[in-house]
Amino acid sequence: MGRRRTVSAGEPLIWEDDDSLLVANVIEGVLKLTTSTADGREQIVGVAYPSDFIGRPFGQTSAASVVALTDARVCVFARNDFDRFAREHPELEHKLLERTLAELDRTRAWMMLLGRKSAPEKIATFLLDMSERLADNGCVHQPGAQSGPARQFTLPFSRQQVADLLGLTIETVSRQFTKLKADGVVALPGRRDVEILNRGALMALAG
Amino acid sequence: MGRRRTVSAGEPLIWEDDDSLLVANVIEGVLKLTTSTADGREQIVGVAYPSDFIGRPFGQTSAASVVALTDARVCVFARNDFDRFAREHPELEHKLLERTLAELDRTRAWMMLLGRKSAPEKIATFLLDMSERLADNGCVHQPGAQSGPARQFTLPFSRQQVADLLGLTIETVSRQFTKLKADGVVALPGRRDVEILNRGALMALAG
DNA sequence: CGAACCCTTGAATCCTTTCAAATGGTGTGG
DNA sequence: CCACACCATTTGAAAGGATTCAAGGGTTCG
Repeated sequence: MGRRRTVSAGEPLIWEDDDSLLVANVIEGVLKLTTSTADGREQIVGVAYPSDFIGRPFGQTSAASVVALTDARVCVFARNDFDRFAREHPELEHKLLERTLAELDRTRAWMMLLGRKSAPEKIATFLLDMSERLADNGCVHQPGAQSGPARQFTLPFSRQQVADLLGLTIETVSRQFTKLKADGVVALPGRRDVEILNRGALMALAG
Repeated sequence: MGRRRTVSAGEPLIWEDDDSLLVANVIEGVLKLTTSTADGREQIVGVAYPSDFIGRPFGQTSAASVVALTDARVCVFARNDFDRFAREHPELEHKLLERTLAELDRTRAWMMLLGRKSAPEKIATFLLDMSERLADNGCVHQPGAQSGPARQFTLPFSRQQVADLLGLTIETVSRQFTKLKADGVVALPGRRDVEILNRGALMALAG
């Protein structure tokens, strides 16, 4: 019933305010969910990792655009078909409900960050969050036994995308990264590579 | 199975990070969902109106506190009982799923506001949002036939709560209200009363 | 090798916050 | 019924943090 599809980095899968025609499961890769204002400001409102569900079932339009951050593979379904199928399979709806509730919790925690945290706090919170999210998905560069938070990882985001996630400008993000490096809290081996040198300091900064 | 309960204005119903012991339906009144930082900053992450569902089913802890903004009546259920009951009634789970998806959409739209909008834009967006939300709930002071957005209404929030909703300080909120009044966009008959004089201007300001 | 792009850095500006004080409305008690 | 105290809100001035505008590296890819 579902159709496999690849989406290359930067390519859109769903457009904001479009008719909600399809839903999908992420098999591999990372995608961003965004909303935009008329004048082009963008806010990333969610990030989808492997096994995450994307799209808007039971609704006419989707409230966010979905764009691949990395090359990705997804399993897409026509929304109509999915809706019908879901209503006939309570187990599936229950799974979806649990996921949606968890996503809502995450989203609300992010609202705290957007509304009340300073730039340094946002960056620190972001790095700790990535360190945990990426550890669960084999995106980590450090093949370790247990899957605690990753000490070293590669961000699936450009600086601009980090800014769009945190509600900052690219310049502020860059400056905060530079400061954390200068203070010896993190190392930045590559543009998108992060190594946490002092997790305690980062947690203290996260507010 | 559910027990009716009244919650007076300012009284908490659920504590952040507490074990999720109960869920509830709002019968009457308005409640806020909040998260806080260790140092006391607060962010309102949701507002529950009559017929809204609150609490965290299928989870061990609730991510937000719930506090009544006005005197309220709710119908509470033990989470355990509710979880069991829901799993046996797919129709209920479906309803809950639809509501949760809608709430997630609203929450994501609010992230745009928190992350990317200026203070004037936040206030304008807020007033338009209230004008629509309150119209649906008989909270309106203007007994009209059709239920379009309300022209006049009473906020269920203090200035500080508006600030906590928009990610601003109370002083900034006050100044923006004053400016809107001075510009003739709104009238402020009472502390919590708003009358929209120029909806078009408000929409232009909302960004 | 050059061009394009992304990221970093610098300086000035602006918006929001912070700190402080005044105002106004409310409720109480004399 | 009026005086007073209390609390929310408003207003002012100063400070600060993030943005804006501008320029300068550094990578990557044709």
